[in-house]
Amino acid sequence: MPPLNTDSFVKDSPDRLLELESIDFFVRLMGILGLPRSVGEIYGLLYFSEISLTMDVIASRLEISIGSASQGLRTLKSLKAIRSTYVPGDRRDHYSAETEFKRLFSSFIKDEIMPHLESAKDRIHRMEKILQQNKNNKDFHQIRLEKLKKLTKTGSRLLPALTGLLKF
Amino acid sequence: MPPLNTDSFVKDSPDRLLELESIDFFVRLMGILGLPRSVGEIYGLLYFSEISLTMDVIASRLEISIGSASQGLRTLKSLKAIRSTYVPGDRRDHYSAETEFKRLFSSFIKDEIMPHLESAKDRIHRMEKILQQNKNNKDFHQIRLEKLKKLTKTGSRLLPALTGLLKF
DNA sequence: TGCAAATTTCATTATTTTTTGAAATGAATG
DNA sequence: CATTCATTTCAAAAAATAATGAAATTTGCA
Repeated sequence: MPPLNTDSFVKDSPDRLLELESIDFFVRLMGILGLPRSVGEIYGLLYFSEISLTMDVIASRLEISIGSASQGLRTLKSLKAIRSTYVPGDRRDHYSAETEFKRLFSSFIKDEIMPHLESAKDRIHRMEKILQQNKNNKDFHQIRLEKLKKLTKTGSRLLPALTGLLKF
Repeated sequence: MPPLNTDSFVKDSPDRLLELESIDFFVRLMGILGLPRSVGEIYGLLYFSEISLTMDVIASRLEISIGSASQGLRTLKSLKAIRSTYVPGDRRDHYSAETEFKRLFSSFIKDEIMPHLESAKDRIHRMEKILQQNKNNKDFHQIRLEKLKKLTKTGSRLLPALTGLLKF
């Protein structure tokens, strides 16, 4: 006998169509953020699911491996894009989507972008040193370096502030 | 006899070190934007070059193929991140970096992000239709869809406005 | 504690993306 | 207008990234 889904689920039902659109939506959104398809699939599924879902249900509903599911859930947890909720009498973790996108974006900026800006600062320090030690110091280089500095500074201020503008 | 570079270029000279840092800087920046390494390399090279460079010089200086160079230059042109300048007596194109990052970012948002937001709008229309036609219309779905709508709307307003905040 | 279910890890495989380079095309010069 | 130099195109190769699945680990329960 084939395994049964815990909840009845009709192929091509309106609910299923909405779910598919949701998955597709977030696959593309996560794609823009450079995150793998599986991450978008999982989030899209959870976002339109009224009940929280376990990893095995997620994997089988999306037809992805449990390895992918595990990795994707980890990524989403680290972005604070999902939450695991306790369900009495079931020892599996139950996941649901954190629907405050604000949190997702701010984690993304903090985890994925800011580290780059930090290392950019180091690089600029190195470049300034090279330029100072160089006898035939070119104005051209000074000006370019100054622009890079301004770019990273603006980025470091603007990006974290950005999430404050989001109200959802 | 090996081919000579048109300009003398000392390995490990301060200028070369700065150039390498610039290339590395932009490889990473373009990486964040999802653009290939070669695009970052080319822009980084041009950004710290006092003179404009031809495609063949770019390819040989970066040790990339002319195919890559051609593709990368095309991408950078479409982002308005570089400019080609006329040099009398030379039939090759000469490229230099557009140093107004503002322009690069606004082209990027226009070309790479906004189309996604457009298609997201279509998707949301589809989802609204499904929801309307569905008899046992769930509040839960309404609420989720409303949030998606707000997200795309905020994105469509915020992202183009963003470039206005950049002053470099 | 010992067992079984749930989850994670990670080497391997599959997929996607990028680069290469040679052929085709385009453009300027004599 | 033919030739040569410059650039683009694109099929194939290489590299990077993501997914798989089985073994290892962890976890909760009896």
